[in-house]
Amino acid sequence: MGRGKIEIKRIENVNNRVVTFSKRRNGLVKKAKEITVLCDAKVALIVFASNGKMTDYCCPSMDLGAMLDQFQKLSGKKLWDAKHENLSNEIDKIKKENDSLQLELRHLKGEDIQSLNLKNLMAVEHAVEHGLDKVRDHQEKMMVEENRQLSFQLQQQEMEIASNARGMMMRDHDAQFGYRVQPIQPNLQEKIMSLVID
Amino acid sequence: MGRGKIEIKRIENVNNRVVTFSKRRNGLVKKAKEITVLCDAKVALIVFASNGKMTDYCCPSMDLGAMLDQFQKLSGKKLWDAKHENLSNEIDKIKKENDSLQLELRHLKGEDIQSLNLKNLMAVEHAVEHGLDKVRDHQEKMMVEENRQLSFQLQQQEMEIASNARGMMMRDHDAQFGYRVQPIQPNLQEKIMSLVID
DNA sequence: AACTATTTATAAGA
DNA sequence: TTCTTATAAATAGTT
Repeated sequence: MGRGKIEIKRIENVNNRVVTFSKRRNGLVKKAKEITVLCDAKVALIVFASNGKMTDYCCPSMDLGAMLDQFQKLSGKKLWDAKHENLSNEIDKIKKENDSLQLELRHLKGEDIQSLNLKNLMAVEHAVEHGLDKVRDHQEKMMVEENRQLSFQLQQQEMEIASNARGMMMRDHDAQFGYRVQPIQPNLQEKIMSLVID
Repeated sequence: MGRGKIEIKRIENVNNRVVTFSKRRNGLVKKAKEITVLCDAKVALIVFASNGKMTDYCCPSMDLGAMLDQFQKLSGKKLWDAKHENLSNEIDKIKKENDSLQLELRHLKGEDIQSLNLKNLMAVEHAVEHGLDKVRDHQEKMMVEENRQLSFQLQQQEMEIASNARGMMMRDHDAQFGYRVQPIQPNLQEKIMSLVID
């Protein structure tokens, strides 16, 4: 369809090829638009030139994503489902891991232990006993440390109070300014209370 | 391009529309193939008729998946990346859940407890103590039940042996057949052993 | 599904 | 690239 008939085979002359590409690509897109309008069709078209430049057309009534979903459904070919599958498999794997962790956790808390046999039950007991020992051990260390801190702070306070008292005796006029001891750790009382309550 | 010129607007006559669709769809695919060959172009084309029937063409030099990857790169539009993101987010979420389960589990086993404060540590202790109680409780019940079973089976065996002994005395010729007591529970010994070992 | 009068697309040239 | 134009190709309406 032009001044001369051409064979449908690669155009060797680069210039001709590029020009022909440009003309025909426009024609192709035009035809795609026309059939969309004339016949209520849905068309998606992607064209890459040999230099990599892209042109695309998608009918206005359906977006490319939806068209490709439909394409996969009807053709059975997988475009991105394969990639999805990998992720889905990973999710399944992790979920299973999760479930088994939850079960183990429940066992350690003494729940759902009907399903355990005697041997497993004993293993759980040992695990829990061992854990408890370690927790108590650690707790004790923390208590000791806490006590050490408290004693230190108490001593500090006593020393301050004593020195203030001495000051007051020596310079009585200081008393008219609201002179107060500033605790080093303001929440000390709270901490002690929580120890008592817990 | 035909007997008469037509406006580019929806063809109202259904028959005409369907026929025109068929002709133009063929033309479109033909043109797509031609530009592919003539100009070294990459073309992907998907057409849905209004009745839902699909036709597609993809150049032989690149598969549709690759073309769409390229499309996403060049256009910046996301086709399946959005779905990917959802799945990836879910994976992240589950992994975090997993991590926190693992940590809780380690805490119950008395591991990694340096990071716990006193209050949390006590909570862990209570949880573990409670769990241990429950495990021991359940264990005891199982033991009792096991014992009940064992006693019963023992009694049964004794009775059988006694009755065999009586039979042998009464009918001496029975002894020439390898007459043996068949234990009701063949792994009884094993169970007892495992109790002793554990 | 063919036919064919016309319209449309486009190859080559400028 | 764009315009021109002769010609090939596509196709609308008909059979």
